[in-house]
Amino acid sequence: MLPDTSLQNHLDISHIRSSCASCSLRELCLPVGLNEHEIQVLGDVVSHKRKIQRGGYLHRAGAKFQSLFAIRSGFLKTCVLEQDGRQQVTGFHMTGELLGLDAISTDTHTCDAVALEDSEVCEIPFAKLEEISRIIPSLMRHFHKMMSREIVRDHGVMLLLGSMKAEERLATFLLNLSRRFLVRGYSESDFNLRMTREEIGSYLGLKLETVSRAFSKLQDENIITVDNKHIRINDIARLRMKMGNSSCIT
Amino acid sequence: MLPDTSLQNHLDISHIRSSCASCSLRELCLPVGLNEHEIQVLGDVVSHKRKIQRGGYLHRAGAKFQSLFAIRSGFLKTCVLEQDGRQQVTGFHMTGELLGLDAISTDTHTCDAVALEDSEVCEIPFAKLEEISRIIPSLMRHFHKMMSREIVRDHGVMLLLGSMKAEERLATFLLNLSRRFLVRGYSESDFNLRMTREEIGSYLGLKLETVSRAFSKLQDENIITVDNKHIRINDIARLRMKMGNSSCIT
DNA sequence: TGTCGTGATTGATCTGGATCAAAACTGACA
DNA sequence: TGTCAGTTTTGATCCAGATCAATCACGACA
Repeated sequence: MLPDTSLQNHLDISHIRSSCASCSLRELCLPVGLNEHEIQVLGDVVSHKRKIQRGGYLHRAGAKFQSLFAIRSGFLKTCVLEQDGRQQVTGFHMTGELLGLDAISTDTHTCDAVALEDSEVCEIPFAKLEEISRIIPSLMRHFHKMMSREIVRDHGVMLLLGSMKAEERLATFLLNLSRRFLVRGYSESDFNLRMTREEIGSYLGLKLETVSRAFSKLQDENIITVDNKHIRINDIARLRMKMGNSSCIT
Repeated sequence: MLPDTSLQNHLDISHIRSSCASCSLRELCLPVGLNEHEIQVLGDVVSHKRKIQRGGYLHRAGAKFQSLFAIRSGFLKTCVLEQDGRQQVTGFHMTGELLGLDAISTDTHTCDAVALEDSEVCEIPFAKLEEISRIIPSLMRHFHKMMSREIVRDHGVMLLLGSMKAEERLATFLLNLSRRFLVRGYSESDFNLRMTREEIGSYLGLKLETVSRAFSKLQDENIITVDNKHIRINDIARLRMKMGNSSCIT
């Protein structure tokens, strides 16, 4: 199913007046290793904030690409929608991560990006980013590393989808989430999932019932405690064992 | 969404006329849209050629990253190997494609690259590439598009691994190869595979026996003719049907 | 407060692909 | 020319996960 034409409105941010010059740039992924002046330059580029309500679209597949989006807060999924209505989730994304890298290749977004909770993003006009990255080599270098990291991440998911069993996949998924929460200052062992079992299943190449059973199995073994969307990891070491000895999904 | 979507553009460098330093630059993926002088500059960077014998390694996971590699001729696979011996082929690569993008993120190669036939690559020192891409914006732009294309390609593989049945996966794989051969001036319907059934299986998330059976099934239906590694596509339309839902084909 | 719709769990059954096994084929090389 | 190791095909069986189905839990809202 192709997106309708009205979706362009979703990218129209002209009505938004940013109140913050740099959109809390320091919280973003980009300015790593930049000096004050460089952050100032970058801040002039990343001037537009945008809020997306839970369930709202940041962009849809087929939309013209103009900007990358840095997530300031919230939680989003990216997915492709197939003709029969099924969706394949290609990733879950949280604060500090960069969305839209896939769209650079054809100047068209190749997936939908949907907020799984109220979210806020900073818009980064890509042409401007390329422009100033010529002036600030460390920014260019960092941007290249971020694109490369996305490739490495995808290879990890390919390994997971191509060779892991259901329980291994779920363990890997939970540990990945756990680590990302930890890095952001949240508990690594106690968190709420923002996505449904079906979305997890889509991401992991499993049916929702299989995901549910895998949760129950891990709970029966006292490795985790599941209460609907709330997860507590009781024994992270044993959860790592479940994953097998792989370091994939970064 | 299928891997290698806009390869046509990617390789259309017929408009370029240049005698380049040593490496037949016009065969490469990089110089798209550059003028004479720019190609000269790029040629100075891409000066080092390297041959790899069948079975030899271009690089191994863990090796220090210094250069990208543009394939001049031959055929390679990239794969990630886990401690337990679990292996996943992450891609097959042919003339004009760029290897090593995954290594930028950590300055370390994250996968092995192995020649499946005698191959020749041009080494592109990454630091120099970044340097001159500051001077040649169209080169930078093109490089970004290539990285993005790799991400799109990987998402296509994730979709395949996450939601397709064995026969659909093989059909998708054959059609992808077919198109890439066509773009390079070879027959789209008559070609030799360079990889084993096991390697195909690893790439497609299947066991080698399943791959073999899927080949036999397609042959029984007169869609293809299989003679060991030699493949002839007799009915490309029906092969496309086998691929199922076509929303992932561009 | 009750109703409705969505999401989650659990049980029963089915099946596509994995696994195990054997035979045939290929190509490299002595 | 024969040998041998690696590759491919095919058959028989098994099982992890899909599918089908029932029930439960919970939040939104009239």
